[in-house]
Amino acid sequence: MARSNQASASRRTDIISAAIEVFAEIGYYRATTAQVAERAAISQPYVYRFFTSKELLLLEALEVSWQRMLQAFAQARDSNSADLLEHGLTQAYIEIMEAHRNEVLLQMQAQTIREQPIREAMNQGIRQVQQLVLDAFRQAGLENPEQRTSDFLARGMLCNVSMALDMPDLMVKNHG
Amino acid sequence: MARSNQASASRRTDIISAAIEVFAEIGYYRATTAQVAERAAISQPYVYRFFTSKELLLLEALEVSWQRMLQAFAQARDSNSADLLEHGLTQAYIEIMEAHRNEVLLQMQAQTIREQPIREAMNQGIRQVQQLVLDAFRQAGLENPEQRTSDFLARGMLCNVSMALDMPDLMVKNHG
DNA sequence: TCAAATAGTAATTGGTCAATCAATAATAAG
DNA sequence: CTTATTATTGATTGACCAATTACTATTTGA
Repeated sequence: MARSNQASASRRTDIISAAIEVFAEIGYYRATTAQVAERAAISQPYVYRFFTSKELLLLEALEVSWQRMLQAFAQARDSNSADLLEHGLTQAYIEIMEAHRNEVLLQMQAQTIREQPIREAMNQGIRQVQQLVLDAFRQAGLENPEQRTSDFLARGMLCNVSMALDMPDLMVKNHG
Repeated sequence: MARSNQASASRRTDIISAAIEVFAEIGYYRATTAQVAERAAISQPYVYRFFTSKELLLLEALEVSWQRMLQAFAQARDSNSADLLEHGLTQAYIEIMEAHRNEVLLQMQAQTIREQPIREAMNQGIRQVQQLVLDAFRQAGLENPEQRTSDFLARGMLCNVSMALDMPDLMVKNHG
């Protein structure tokens, strides 16, 4: 099959999707490229046609997860009135945690990886989310938007832990 | 040196301390028992005289970290009046993050490890902290202690991320 | 129809690691 | 001293892994 484009791009995303699952379930360092390949239904060496190293594969997986989150928050921001904004953003995060749990688990893992490129990717992702939420709160005219942003992020982090450890009791029922 | 006791126990804690550092800095799965041994200034096989597996070593390292945290919170609870309780607990956590950053980083890593024994250790540790804080808030007569406990834990989680990624801006300056 | 290009795999390599075992050093008790 | 006991290490093993190389199959455009 010469003149790929479509097929090749699909393979690429197949591998990234497989990597997100395998890395999240097994742990990045423990997971092998052979396991990623198996999940993507290709051979292990073929992974290296698309990604020059395991770390670069992780970086692209993280990029996918951050883009999805940013896009979800942007949509929640654009489709909610000021008084429903905070609830809309929270709902958007809940939906991501349900539909893309593995991406959240991957981000949690990456939080403790000390390699510079990973840290930079995580830094940028979080900073973009923080900025988007802060801008949204400001434009909605909410009081103390910095504090609200910090609280929103904090609740998100506890939500992550609650999900990862399967401890729903960590989150309080209703939050006004 | 027959009739050890003291020496042997010291070796044991030496290894655990080394493991906390190495696991936190390098990552549990990537870190090798040889690196732990080197940090503890012993040979790699000797680690296995005290811990039958790498996982058991991690479990004991986690136990140390949770006990330290629980003890710090208990002390803050017992040595603060009701109106200073929340501030005292926060201060206790800040001091742990400064003096025992590696233990926090280790706990963060363990949050995403799917192995049953690790999950159980993490579950128990968090639940104990949650219970201690909740009881303290209740006994201090604070309003809505469940909500306050959840908020306290949430702020702690964001604090962890802020530290791990070296992003102090994630935390808001003053929190009343 | 056939050659260039692309898609894909098998086989291999150099290296690493957790765990075991056999041996040696150090020490204490009698 | 010397012998039992404990402390500690050297050497090894079998499995595994990221990455490379060499190879095969398929497609396509002229």
